[in-house]
Amino acid sequence: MGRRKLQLKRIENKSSRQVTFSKRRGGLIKKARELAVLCDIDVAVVVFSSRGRLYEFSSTNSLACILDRYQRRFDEEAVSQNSVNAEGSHSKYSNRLSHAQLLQIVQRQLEGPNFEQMTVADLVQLEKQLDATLAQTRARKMELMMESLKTLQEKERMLKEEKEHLEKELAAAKNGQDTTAAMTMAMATLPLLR
Amino acid sequence: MGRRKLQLKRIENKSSRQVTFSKRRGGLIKKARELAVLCDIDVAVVVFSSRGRLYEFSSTNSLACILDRYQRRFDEEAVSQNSVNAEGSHSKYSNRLSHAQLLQIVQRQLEGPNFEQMTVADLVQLEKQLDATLAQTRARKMELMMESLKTLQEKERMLKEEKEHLEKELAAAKNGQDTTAAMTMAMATLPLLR
DNA sequence: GTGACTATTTATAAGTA
DNA sequence: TTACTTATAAATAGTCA
Repeated sequence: MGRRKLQLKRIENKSSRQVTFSKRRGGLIKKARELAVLCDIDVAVVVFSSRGRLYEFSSTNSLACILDRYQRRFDEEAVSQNSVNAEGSHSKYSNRLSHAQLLQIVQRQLEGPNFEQMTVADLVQLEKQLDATLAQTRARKMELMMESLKTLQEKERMLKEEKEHLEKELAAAKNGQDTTAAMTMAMATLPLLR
Repeated sequence: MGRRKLQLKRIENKSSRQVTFSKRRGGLIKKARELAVLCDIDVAVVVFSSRGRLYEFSSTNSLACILDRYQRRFDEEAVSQNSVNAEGSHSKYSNRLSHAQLLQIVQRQLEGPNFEQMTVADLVQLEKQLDATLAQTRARKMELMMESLKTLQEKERMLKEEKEHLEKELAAAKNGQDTTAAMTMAMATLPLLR
């Protein structure tokens, strides 16, 4: 949909790829929002730009928490597969080494020319750093998931309240219907209605 | 884009909401794929239907793996959170060393008389074991929390359904009340009742 | 890296089978 | 349900500022 039809393949021109990225990213997120609203469901979209920037949309808070983990690069898989090479300095945890980075360092030391100089103390140091980093990661993960759980529990509580209220209203309304039935019978006995 | 313009709000008619969901879900995922290909980037889309079903698109394998965890049932072998540390020969991971055990070994090696004999390779081996153990623990924790989230989402879904049902019933009952009112008026006009 | 401006292509709401 | 069809609304490619 544009002045001409596009082939479904990487746009080679860099600047028009950038423009298309910006436009379509907006379009995608708009559509995600519409889908969520129109159909009353939960939708999440995650977009990584080529320079590692993250754009996301999420129709619910709990999903937002879950998806935030992608950005924070806390997921082990994401860390080992994507961000070791990237600089990832936009994270407030950038001063810590990632798990994967530590492993890489160990690996390099093993294969390097001077691995004989690597002392046990050095490695223990690495080990400790690794441990601290992982503890941090686990703690943050925990925090995020606890947040999610809280949100969901709150939702559940409110829905239950709503349900109770509706049930009361319904009971009251049903009484009204009984009256109707009684009246119908009463009227049937009236000669004028025959 | 259709025969007429839609308001951006929940579609009340259930069947057309369902149809719209199906169509727009497809459209959203198609657009996500196009964006990923045209701009050569990573995109992920997650959609929860109102009945808790999950639809997802991911341009990369790693994200797909992460998202798959939401959907997957974890009713395989139940590995308790503690079994890694426990002597536990009942776990299939019992041959792995615990994190604490590994640290202890490293510590002992450091303080021991023959720590000079501890090679880098040995430590890397320990490092790897440690890594595997921690990964296992994290994965299991994740599984358990995801299960909780899933359960809560399911609960939410069912409560929503119940609520809708109650609302319908209530509406019907209210109609009944209108009938009552009409009858009351009708009876008031009958001479015999005076 | 945006913000308009259109000519076109796409997506899709209703309708139909 | 599920699948087509079609009239219309939306998105957007190319372009300039």
